Amino acid sequence: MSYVAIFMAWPYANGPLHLGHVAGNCLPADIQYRYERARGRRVLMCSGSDEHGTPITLTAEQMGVEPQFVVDKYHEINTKALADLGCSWVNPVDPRGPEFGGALYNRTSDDLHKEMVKEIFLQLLESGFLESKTMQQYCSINNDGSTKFLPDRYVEGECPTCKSDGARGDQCDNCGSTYEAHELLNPRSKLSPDSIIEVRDTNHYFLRLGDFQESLERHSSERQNVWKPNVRAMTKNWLDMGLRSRAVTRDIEWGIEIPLEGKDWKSKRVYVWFEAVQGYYTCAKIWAKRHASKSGHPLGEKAWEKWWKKSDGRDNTRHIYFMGKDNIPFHTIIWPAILMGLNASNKGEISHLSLPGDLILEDNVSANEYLLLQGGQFSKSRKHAVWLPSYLERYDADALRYYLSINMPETHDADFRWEEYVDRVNNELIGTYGNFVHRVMTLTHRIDSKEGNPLQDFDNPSNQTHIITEINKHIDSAISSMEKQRFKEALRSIMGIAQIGNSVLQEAAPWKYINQQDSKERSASLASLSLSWRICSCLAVCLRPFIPFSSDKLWKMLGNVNDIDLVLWEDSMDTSSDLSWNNEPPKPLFRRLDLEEILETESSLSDGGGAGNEEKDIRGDYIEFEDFMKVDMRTGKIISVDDHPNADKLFVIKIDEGNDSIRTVCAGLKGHYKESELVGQNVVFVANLEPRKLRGVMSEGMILAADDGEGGVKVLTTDGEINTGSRVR
RNA sequence: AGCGGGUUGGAGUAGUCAGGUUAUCUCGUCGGGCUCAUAACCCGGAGACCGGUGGUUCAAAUCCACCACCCGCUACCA
Repeated sequence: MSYVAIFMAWPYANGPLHLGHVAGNCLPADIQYRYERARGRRVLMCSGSDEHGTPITLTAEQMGVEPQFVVDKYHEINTKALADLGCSWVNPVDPRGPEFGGALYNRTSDDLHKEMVKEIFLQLLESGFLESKTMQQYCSINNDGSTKFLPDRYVEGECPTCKSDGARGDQCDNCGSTYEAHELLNPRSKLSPDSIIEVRDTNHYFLRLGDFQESLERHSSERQNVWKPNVRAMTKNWLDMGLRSRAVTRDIEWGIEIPLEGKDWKSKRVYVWFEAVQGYYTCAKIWAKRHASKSGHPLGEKAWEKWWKKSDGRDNTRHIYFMGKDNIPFHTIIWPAILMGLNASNKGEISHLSLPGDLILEDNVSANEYLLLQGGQFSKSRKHAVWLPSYLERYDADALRYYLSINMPETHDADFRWEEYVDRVNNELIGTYGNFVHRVMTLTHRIDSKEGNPLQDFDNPSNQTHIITEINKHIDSAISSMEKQRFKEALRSIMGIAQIGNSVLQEAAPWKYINQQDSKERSASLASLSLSWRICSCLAVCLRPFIPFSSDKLWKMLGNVNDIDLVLWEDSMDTSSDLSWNNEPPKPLFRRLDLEEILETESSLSDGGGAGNEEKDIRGDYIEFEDFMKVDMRTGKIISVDDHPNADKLFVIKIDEGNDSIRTVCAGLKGHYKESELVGQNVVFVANLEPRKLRGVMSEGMILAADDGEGGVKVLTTDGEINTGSRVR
C-alpha cells in the first residue's frame, strides 16, 4: 500500500495570499495531492497558517489590535481564498474513507500544536540536542521604563569600521566589513527611533545542528538525483559552510511558551522557525485526532502513524514538501535534523536511515523559484502584487490554475504578465482544450437520437488502437513527469491529448456525415467522433488535478454519474464502458478573456482606487525626487469630448496642448461629468505617459482627477487662465 | 559587499549535476487545408553560431577559468 504525505510550507498569516504563494506552494501541493489520489494512493495533505513571529506583532501594533486579531483575520481570508481556488483543503477526510487520508489546513496558534511543540522541545532538550547559551541582544528602553528586545534586523546604527550610517545586521553595506551584530555604534530602533537602545545579555536555547552534520550530508547525497538544482545548491552551501547551533527561543511575547520553570523563561517564546516546521507533524496528529478517528479510521487517533512512521511491513510511505526557494534550508537541513533528533532520542543514535517506528524524512523537497509580477518581485509594501482573494473576485480560478501551472517557476523565476495570461488561456486552454470539447459536444448533440448517446451505435474503438496507444503514451509520460513533480511537462503531455483529439476530428470530419444517409464512411467518421467522446472523458480525469472546476463541469456534461475522483489516470482512456449521455444542451467550458478589459480593470486598481484597502501603509512609500521629476505634467484646454465607441466609462477627449498641437486622451469620467461641462476646461495631464490603447482607442496621456474612492471624482483645473502647455510642478 | 541562481530562434521554455547522432516544447510568424467549433482547429515551413572570451576533450549548450548583464537571499513577502 502506498502512503503519500503532501506538505505545503505554512503561509505566514500576516496578509492575504498573492499569486506568488499560489504558484510556488499552494498550487503545486494541490496538484500533487489530487494526482496522488488519482493514482489510487492514500494521501494526507497538511499545512496551515504560520501565526507567530515579530512581523505579526508589528502589523498588530500598526493596526492597533491584538496579534490574535491579525492572524484570525488572515487565516479566515486565506482559508476562503484557497477554497475558492479549488484547493483540496475543503474535505478533511477523503471521500473514499478516512483510511485513504484527507487534508487539514490548520494553524500554529492551535492549542494542540502548542502542546506538541512543547513536548518536542523537552524531548530534544532531554536528549541533549538543545544547549543553553548567553548571547548579546539589543534592547530598547521605553519611556515608562519597560524594556523590549529587538531583532537585529530592526536595529540600525553606524558601522564600527567605516563609521557609515545606516548599517544593519552583522555586515556593513558600505565597506563590507563584518562584525558582531551588537557592535554597531549609536544603535537605534527602526521601530521607534527615539528610544534608548542598549546591549543586554539574554539566555537562549540553541539547536545543536552540528551534531547532525554528517547524517545530513549522507541524506543529502542520497537525494542528489531527486532534488532540483536549486535545492541541491542551497543545501550544499549550508553544509559546506558547516552547521552551527541556531537559537530556538527568543525574547518576544507572541508565540509558544517555553515549557520550563524559571522567571527568565516567562518572557521568552519558541522561535517561530523552529516551531512552524513542526506543524507538518503536529498537523497530521491533529488531523488523526479531530477527523480520522471520528470518521472511523481503524487506528483511531494513531491514524497519523500511517503517514509518518516507517512501517516494518510492505507499506511504502513518501513525503513531498512544497515551498518557495527561500525556504529550502529549513526543509533540507533544519527539519530533517529535528526529525533525526527525535528518532535518536528513542534509539540513541543519529542516523538519516529510518528504522521501523521512526519518523520518516523527506523524499523530495520540491522548491519553486519565484513568480515575478510584470518583471518585478511581488511586494506587499510597494503594493506590487495581485492578491489571490481579489483575483478570485474578478476572474476564473481554473484560468489562473492553468496559466500558473503551464508557466510555473519550477527551475527559475517566472513572470506573471496579464498579456501572457490572456494569450495562453485563450489559445491553449480555450482554443485547444475547450474548443475540442465543445466541438465534440455540439457535433454529437446534432445527431438524431431517441434515447441515450447517439454514438453508441457507431462506437468501435478496436479500429483505432493506434490512436488509443498514442494517447496512453501521453498519459504515461504525464505520470512519469508527475512522479518527479514536473508539472509543466505533465500538463503539456495532457494538452497533447486534446491536440490528438482535434486532429482525429479533422481527419474524420464528422460534420460532413451527420445529416447523411448511413454509409461505410459515415460509420467510420462517427466512430471517430465516438472515440473523441471518450477522449473528452480521459481529459476530464487527467486535467482534474490542474483545473478541477472545469473538469467537474465536463464530467457532468458528458453525463457521467460516478465520482470523477475515483477514476484513476491509468484507466482514464477507457474504451470498454458504455458511452455516457447527458441530454442537456452543451455549454462552452470557458469564456474568452479580453486583454483590454483586464488591463483597464487592473490599472484602475493599481492607480490607487480600491487597491490597498487591506492596510493603509504610508510609511516606506517615498519615491525619489528624481523619479517625481520624470513625470511631465502640463496644462491643456479641452476642445472636444466624445463617447468612447466601445467602453461604458470612457470619454475620448481632445486637448489643445499649445503649439498648435492636439492630443487624444481616454479618461474614465463618463458618469461624473457631462460632455458640455468638460469642454473649455483647463486641465492638468501627464504628457510623457507611454501611449496605450484603451478598448481600441489610443490614449496619449492621462488627465489628472481626484478620486475619493466613494464615487466622487473631480478633474484638476487651473486657478484662472494660463498658457496651454504650461509645465505643472 | 558576501552567498546562491540565471542568460538557449521574435517571447516564454526543456536539455546542463552523470559531455556524444538533425537542440525540446508552447506562443507568435509565414504558407496550405478545413469550415463542426469560442477569429477556433489541422498539416507544413522559416527562424538559434545555446550571454562573451579562452581552456580541457576525438567530441562542449553541457566540464573548467575569466568577463558582462539580470534576479534572488542576506535585510518581514513563496
